[in-house]
Amino acid sequence: MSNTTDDPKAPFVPNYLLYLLAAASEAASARFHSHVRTRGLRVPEWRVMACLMDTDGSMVTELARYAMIEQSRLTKIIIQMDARGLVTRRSDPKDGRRVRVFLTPQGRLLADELVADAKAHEMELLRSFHGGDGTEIKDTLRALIQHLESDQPGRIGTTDSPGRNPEIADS
Amino acid sequence: MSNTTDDPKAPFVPNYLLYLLAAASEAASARFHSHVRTRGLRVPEWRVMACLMDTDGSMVTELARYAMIEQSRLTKIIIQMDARGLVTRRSDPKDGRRVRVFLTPQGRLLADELVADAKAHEMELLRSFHGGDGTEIKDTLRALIQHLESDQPGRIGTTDSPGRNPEIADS
DNA sequence: TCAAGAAACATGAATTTTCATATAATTCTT
DNA sequence: AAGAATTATATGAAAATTCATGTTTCTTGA
Repeated sequence: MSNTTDDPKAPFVPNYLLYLLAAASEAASARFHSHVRTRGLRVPEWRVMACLMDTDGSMVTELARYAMIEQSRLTKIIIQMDARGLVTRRSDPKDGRRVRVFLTPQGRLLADELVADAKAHEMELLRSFHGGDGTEIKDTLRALIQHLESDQPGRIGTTDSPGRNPEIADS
Repeated sequence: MSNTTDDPKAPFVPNYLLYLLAAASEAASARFHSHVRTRGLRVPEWRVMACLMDTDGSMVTELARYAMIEQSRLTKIIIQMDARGLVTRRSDPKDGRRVRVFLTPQGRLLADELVADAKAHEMELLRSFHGGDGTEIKDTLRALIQHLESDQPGRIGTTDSPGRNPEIADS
């Protein structure tokens, strides 16, 4: 099952964890993402709106982390969304460097709809897939993310000491 | 845990399955992807090479599916990789429409290295995260992908019948 | 076997994304 | 309090991606 076996016949990609994660994300998202485009948004824009539903008025950098979008890209996306009347930007009175981003009433209307659709889609997905509420897989993914974001050190591909003795990090 | 609860206080994004999948994929891949760039490849190029290690000589369309890259984009990537001497393109003698893509010796050298690195990274990841070989999470992801790719019908956001009785698909 | 249709790639223009860096505002240091 | 360092965002040019469509090569059916 794992790629650790050195069976030279076995294909690599279909059992590679990073592939499985990417493919699962893609496959699970495809349908909803096309729904999002139907409603006139691109996926990153939808992500911004969903994040703002949670943290309206957050600054660009925060939003970038939350929505997993690189900062300068996010700036450009936000400018477009501002022009379309979906969000507003106001510089923070306490710290003039910061730009705080808010949903407009119109933006919130659309976001409300899409979040409802997202929840419905998620429920349908979990029901049709596993019958449960996804607690298990969600817990697993959350744990994986947390473990990875508390970044453990270590280089890759330094073939210097194949059998080296790595320091145990946390966990 | 699930987003099905309508607690208006609870944030949406951090418990949303599609977010968790995307974030897990990102977080798990970040380190290795930056290693890939270190070796002079962009991520899609690495994906192409990894796929070719499994299915050398596959046609563009096959490769596009396997590597999860849209066809016209893949064509352009392959042309660049050809120019760099990483792959070769030969039109299929049996069917002149098809272009078959092969790793060059040089390409294979790099791919061998990176696949080894990928396997090492994967092992390290699974070991440090869960202690096991990832059979469980991999099985889950595979099942999810398979379930999703056997595309079940159904629209999203048609708020016409909130409590409708959906046909049970397979599973 | 010929025309219509389909399949496999390629291409071009518009748009996005990336990367490095500029600009502006705040905080820290001494 | 002045200058240095840091933080937050914006910007511009190069590169990549998307989308629709073009071209070529097969396939099919009358």
